[in-house]
Amino acid sequence: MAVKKNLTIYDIAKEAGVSPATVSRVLTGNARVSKLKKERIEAIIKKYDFKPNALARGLSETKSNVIGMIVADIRNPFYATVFLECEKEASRYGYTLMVCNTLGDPDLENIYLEKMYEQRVDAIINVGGRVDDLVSNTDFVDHVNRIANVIPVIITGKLDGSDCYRVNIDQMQAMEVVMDYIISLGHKDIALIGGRDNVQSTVDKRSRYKQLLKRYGINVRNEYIVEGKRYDDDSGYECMQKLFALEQLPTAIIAINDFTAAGAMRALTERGISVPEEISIVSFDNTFIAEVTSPKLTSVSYNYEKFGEKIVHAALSAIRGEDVPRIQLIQSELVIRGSCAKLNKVD
Amino acid sequence: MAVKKNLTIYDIAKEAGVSPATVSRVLTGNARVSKLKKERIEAIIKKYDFKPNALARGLSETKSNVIGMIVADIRNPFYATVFLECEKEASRYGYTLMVCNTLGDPDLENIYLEKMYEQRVDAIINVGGRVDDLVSNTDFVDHVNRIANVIPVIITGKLDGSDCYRVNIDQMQAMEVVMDYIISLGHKDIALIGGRDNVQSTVDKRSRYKQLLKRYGINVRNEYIVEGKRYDDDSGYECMQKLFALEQLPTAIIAINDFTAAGAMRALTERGISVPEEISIVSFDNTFIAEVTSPKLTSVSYNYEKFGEKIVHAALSAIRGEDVPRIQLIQSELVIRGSCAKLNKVD
DNA sequence: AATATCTTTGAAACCGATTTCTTGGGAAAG
DNA sequence: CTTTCCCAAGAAATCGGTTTCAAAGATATT
Repeated sequence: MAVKKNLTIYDIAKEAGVSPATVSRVLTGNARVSKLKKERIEAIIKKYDFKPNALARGLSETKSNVIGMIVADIRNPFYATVFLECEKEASRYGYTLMVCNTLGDPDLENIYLEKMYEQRVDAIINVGGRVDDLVSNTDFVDHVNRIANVIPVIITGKLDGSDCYRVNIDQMQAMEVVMDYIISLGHKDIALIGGRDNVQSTVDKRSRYKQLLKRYGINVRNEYIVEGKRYDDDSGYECMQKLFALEQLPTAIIAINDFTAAGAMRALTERGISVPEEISIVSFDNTFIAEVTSPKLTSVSYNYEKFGEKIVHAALSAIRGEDVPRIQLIQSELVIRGSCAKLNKVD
Repeated sequence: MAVKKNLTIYDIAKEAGVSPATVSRVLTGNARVSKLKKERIEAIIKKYDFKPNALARGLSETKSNVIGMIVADIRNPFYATVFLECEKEASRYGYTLMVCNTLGDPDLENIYLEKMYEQRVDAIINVGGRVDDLVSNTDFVDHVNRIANVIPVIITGKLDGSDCYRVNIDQMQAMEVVMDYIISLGHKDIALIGGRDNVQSTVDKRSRYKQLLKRYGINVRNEYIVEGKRYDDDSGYECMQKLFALEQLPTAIIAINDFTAAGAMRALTERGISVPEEISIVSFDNTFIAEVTSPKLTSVSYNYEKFGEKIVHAALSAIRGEDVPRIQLIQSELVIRGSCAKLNKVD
């Protein structure tokens, strides 16, 4: 009835009058056991609510059924959503997730990598952090590779020279979705705010932004590309101050993520500029922040479900030793809410 | 130099010309080893970047150095913050966290509880979910107790009749902080929106709200207490519609959490009612949602750092078999931002 | 120099599962 | 009725650590 302390297959075996090996066979289903004994053993397992010790099993099978996940900051809804989707998928295959937050500390990233290895996780998923950095740190790459050599490592960034599997958001396509939409609304004066120069995803977005403007025959104005210090709302607010200092305000703003957009909206509200009537805003990530602003934000969704699926499937296939594509891309789509409007001014 | 596959203490021992026992002694530091051998062994460990197999160690020590955490939804910034603070504290003591999301599914809660036990985590932290429910489900309590009997379980809710350790937010005090503030600004017509009837924390807040109104000699108006279906922004929006239907709008609104407040603000913005000039809003949780609205939200902060500390310390003490208080309370303080103003209307 | 005490270290048991190897019994084949 | 084959199930090895126990060596005591 009650879980007793330290019940083992030996106890079960004794009570069933069989050997521990037979109990193990019932547990794993890896070998045939006579119906009679099988039922007797199962009844006893149920009676005591016996659960085999995963440590012992892991030691014996040299496999823990745990996947490690290293994220920059789980409070960031982007990471939280990716994590959740990974968990959903992983649990379908009997895996549990172990999580560590690096909080942007490169040393912690190394330490947690070691820790995951020590825990003998079956795979490591690394989302955000240094794997996103453009400046490829050779030491870090070496360190990751030493581990990727033993345990499959899946990253969502780039990390040149690493032996990791990559599942990446197709930033080019994501930006295209945004630009097509905003331009279809008649906008030509479009700013791109937020993001740092040394982050791969930001650099990709910027380059596609310029490329698409050209394709549409619109002049690229460098003062409309505003760098942000971080990826939070205050950075968005600061970016807007820079735009306010210009002679001509853009009619549409693309924010690097929802946080940045929210900060931008706050700056606009303070100035009495209304969204979307006077200025339109789109952003990336489609986190719940996009639901929480007034008006709600139109934002690019990365299809998190598929993102999580691909990440976990890459991990599982790699664990099984199957061939896994080194790079996979995720396509995005726009979720239209209330922050964009048709341009009706005529200049 | 490189992590080699499946290096064990036996390999280290062989290369150092000692027995595995001696290597183990160096690793654990639990026994004296001569300086000469110690240094030789340490050099070899470093050379190969050897990390002992945590599964084997765990099996041997019957202790995994892993703490399991069950939350309702890690995307909710409240849970994410609690988790992060727990992780910070736990990692100081060499513990790693394993996380599962129940997404409000009671069956999953049971399954994950079992899974954690199977993984032989050293303690389980359960935040949100059924441990917060007022309707005490005897089956669930039994199930939790069966596990709490073997592994310490720490919950942030109530769960009558359970053998768990409780670390709770002092909802009474939290509400008092809010009410004192809002009343000091001159408000008398104060609504309390959001939250469900069967959630402990909500019920506590409501009862304190009424109590405090009486203490200040203000009439309790039942139409100012609006229940929300969920704890999200849309619920906040719906609550506001109910208030709009009343003859007299309140001058201040207390929202059950930041999400609800954000939804309420959206409803107000749509109606052209300005915050805080025409109506003030306060809320609970002080998540980053409070930073992301325009204006930023004044919100009650639960001192998450201390919250995480107390939870983890309770877990660690219980693991060590020390005496742990069955209930501990967390005190809150108000973080004042821009969503409240003095009442200057005279009726 | 002989005895007592303290350190250091290895051998072996143990943690709790899985799995290989082996054997005994029953069914099928000759 | 014997021989062959298959299947169920136990004994024992294994996974990789920690720890107890005992022995050997070094140091201190008389």
